[in-house]
Amino acid sequence: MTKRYHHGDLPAALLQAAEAALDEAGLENFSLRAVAKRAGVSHAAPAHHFKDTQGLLTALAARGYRRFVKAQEARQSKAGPSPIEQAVASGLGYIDFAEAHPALFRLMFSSQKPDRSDPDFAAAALEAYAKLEREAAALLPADADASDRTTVVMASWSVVHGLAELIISGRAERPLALSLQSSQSRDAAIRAIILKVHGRSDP
Amino acid sequence: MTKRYHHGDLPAALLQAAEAALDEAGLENFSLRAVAKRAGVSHAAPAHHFKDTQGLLTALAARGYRRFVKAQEARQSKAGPSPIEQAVASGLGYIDFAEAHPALFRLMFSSQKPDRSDPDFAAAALEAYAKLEREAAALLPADADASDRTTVVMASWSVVHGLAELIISGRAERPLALSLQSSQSRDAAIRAIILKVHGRSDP
DNA sequence: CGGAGCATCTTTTCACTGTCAAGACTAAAT
DNA sequence: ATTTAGTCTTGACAGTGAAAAGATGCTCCG
Repeated sequence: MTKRYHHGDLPAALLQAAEAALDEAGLENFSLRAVAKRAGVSHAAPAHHFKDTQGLLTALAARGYRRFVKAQEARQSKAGPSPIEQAVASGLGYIDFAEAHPALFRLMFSSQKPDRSDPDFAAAALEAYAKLEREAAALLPADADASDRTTVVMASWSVVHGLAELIISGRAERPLALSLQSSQSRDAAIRAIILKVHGRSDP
Repeated sequence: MTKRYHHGDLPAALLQAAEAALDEAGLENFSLRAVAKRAGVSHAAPAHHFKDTQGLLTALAARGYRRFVKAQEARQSKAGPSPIEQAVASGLGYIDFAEAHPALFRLMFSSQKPDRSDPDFAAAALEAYAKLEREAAALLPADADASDRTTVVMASWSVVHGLAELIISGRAERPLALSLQSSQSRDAAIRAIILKVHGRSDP
């Protein structure tokens, strides 16, 4: 990979650099110029591939949603086939992703920076939501009415999302002390919290 | 209120201006210079009262936590005395606050900007958490073991917090359409979601 | 084979940001 | 009344994102 004037695949390199910068510096210290420098390119180069900072972050978030879904699927493939086990596994994957990439997670869910009307972003986000909705619906009888369905969807989503936010902001550390636990007891603690919302106890 | 060299109570004016700026521009577009201008003061004036931007935002967040608790109490005073009714009312107040001041809410919970080791901030945040913990504990028999207690605390907190985040980021709009509902049916929808986590159905 | 055209990248510039240092002003204390 | 301390302003600096204009090299058409 010699150093030529034309980079070769700058968009990909920028996305990679941006994600690394996000991981290291956090969303609130994100700098387009730092990303360009990291990719070994001038500070105005990104504009030709992603119109502006928002464009780059939007692309990054869309990419994030796809990996986010994969993190959930990774957990689900190791879990039992029942709807409740699948829902718990999905939640664990949700939280795995948030912990592994907190800044990216915040970019995807808590930030105003990405352009949500971007087709790629919207499609990726919608797919993640549709998956969640399917899994929640599977917990109910097929003839459940729409309002019950909505309640279950939002309750499932809210616990998992809220727990993810509380964990990555460090607020769950005092009560749960997740960082001190083995991954098994960590999973068990999260599992118990998720199960609460489905009116079930432990196993 | 004549225009003199010494402002009189600049710290208070800055906090007020900062909150207004936060409401209008959002956390991600927050500018210290804009706040100074809004307060009718030079751009370096804030530094004498709040060391830097972080200092101002930390003070603002601490103040936010106190108003946050009041928003919860306002709901609770109108609710029945049972632990479950109090918990639901507390959650409704939590979400009221988030909807009324989304940027401040994000500053308090999802931002790295405030200095959490600041005594004032830490005290205000801890008080809000202690309140939540008390309310969750009241839902359990007095002899419940510690791990059950933790699970209930985190489950209650997570649903409410997650729902608040999803609402202010606009993600709950498609499923819930809160903005189209009357405040009564809105409250009922939120109530149903919160009750889910306590294994209870409607009233 | 050789330009012409074009996408890619760089350089320069601008307005804006937060922070720091130095100075101007005022109030309170001696 | 004069010092002293606190409050605010001014001016400077390095950093930011964006826009415009220039340099470079790839590609394709003759």
